[in-house]
Amino acid sequence: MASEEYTSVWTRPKRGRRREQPALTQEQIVAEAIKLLDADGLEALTMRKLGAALGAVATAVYWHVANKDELLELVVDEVYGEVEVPRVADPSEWRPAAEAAARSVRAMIVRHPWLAPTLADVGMNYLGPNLMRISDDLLGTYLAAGFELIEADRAANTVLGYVIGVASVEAATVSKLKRTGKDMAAWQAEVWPAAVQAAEPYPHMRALYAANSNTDLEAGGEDSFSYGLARILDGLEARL
Amino acid sequence: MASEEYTSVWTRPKRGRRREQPALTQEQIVAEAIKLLDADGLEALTMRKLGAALGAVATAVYWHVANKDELLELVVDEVYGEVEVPRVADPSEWRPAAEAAARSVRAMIVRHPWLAPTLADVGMNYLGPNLMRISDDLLGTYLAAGFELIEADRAANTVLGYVIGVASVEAATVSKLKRTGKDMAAWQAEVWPAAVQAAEPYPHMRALYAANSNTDLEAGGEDSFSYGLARILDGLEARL
DNA sequence: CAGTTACTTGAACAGTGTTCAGCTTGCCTG
DNA sequence: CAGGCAAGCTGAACACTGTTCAAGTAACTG
Repeated sequence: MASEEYTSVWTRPKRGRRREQPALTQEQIVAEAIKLLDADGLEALTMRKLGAALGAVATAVYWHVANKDELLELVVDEVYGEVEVPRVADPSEWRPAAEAAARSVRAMIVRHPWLAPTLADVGMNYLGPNLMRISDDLLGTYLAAGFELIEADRAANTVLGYVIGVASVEAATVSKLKRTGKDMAAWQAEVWPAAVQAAEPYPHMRALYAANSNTDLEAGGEDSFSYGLARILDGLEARL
Repeated sequence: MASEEYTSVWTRPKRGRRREQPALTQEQIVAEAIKLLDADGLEALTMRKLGAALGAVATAVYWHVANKDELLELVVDEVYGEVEVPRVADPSEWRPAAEAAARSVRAMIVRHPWLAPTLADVGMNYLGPNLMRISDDLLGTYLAAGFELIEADRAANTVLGYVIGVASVEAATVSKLKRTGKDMAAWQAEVWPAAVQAAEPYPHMRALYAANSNTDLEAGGEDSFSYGLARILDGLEARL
């Protein structure tokens, strides 16, 4: 049939407010959803729990939000809002700015580890205002560095891709720890024997595990992230 | 209480086979699950549907697999098996080998777009044999390039992180297309107006969209991936 | 032949997202 | 000021989910 008009949360006109202060607002719902997600993870976000946390009933939420998917759209864009991309005044500052932006994205994902699977579900298809702003600022960073438009976009996406990939893997571990209530060291101690055993048939992995046997996974992750980010920025810088 | 023994699918001893050919086997279940996932996506994989597809009943699956999470562990490692990492005979060959491996991972993720959210859920915590083999081979590639152990690991993770990040975002789009049944061009045409409108307040994004208005998103993704991969390998190569 | 045990089934349970008819309650119009 | 309308909320209901468990079936072992 005739294809329906494409309309998303972002393009849809706001609901007219009749009451002075409706018991529930979309912002309030989004905020509470994030609180629940941060506290107990993705599968703990239930329409009923969300309603209850708001002092209402599950179905009340449906007045302000079409469905759970749309709620997640709003939630995702909301946490994008936490990302800070420094303005670059002088072209020479582009690299620290790019690095700071990358770290900001990584920190945001690790802070909200439920974001990783959601993001992978949804990609960059949301067009929310905060995502747009970040994209614009990032693009601006690489433009300021001296890349022309198309290449600046690719450069930005290279770094962003890296950050999302690495942070997603980290976030998965963070989620698991939160679920089980253990800290990194305890979990590492617990899994280590199984890991060593699994690595046994593979010489390089065996060597790696042997070398890493008493290092702190958390610090290692930090160093590893920094290393990769530095190499990527090296590779980009060489093009200037 | 005393912490339970850590045991995963991989370390658990295999079930002894009594019957000659039990109606269901774990391999069969995993294979069918992948078929369902590829056909209809992550949320279409239901224990009941899976059972039915195997000519049995949902609960029969539970004899061969502890629960759905464990099934997903097996499924994930199974598709890891599709990744090919070329052996590098001569150190000079490391770069094409690394590139081919990266492309193989990307292709695998795009082929199984449901993997992206699952992976983000689960990170690298699975220790399945295929993941181990890939990790070992990748590590071998960078060792052959001349990196020493720790740096080789970081180099491998840098590239892998990038590939996972970029491919996850791509996979999200692929999933969406599969769900809606449209092809890339149709969807692009449909969303374009909304995208342009969303970009309106952001000068760089506006420029980018204007420049990209009649390019093929699919080819663009390919080029963008190649660009980023090349830059990352540049950055790594400079360290040798 | 009997008994054990690998496997399969069906019923049941608690919980999920979502729909919908109906109830309040405040605002706007006449 | 009265009446109506619609924004906003509720409760019941539906179809579906993952998972448990007692009960069954059938093959191998002694």
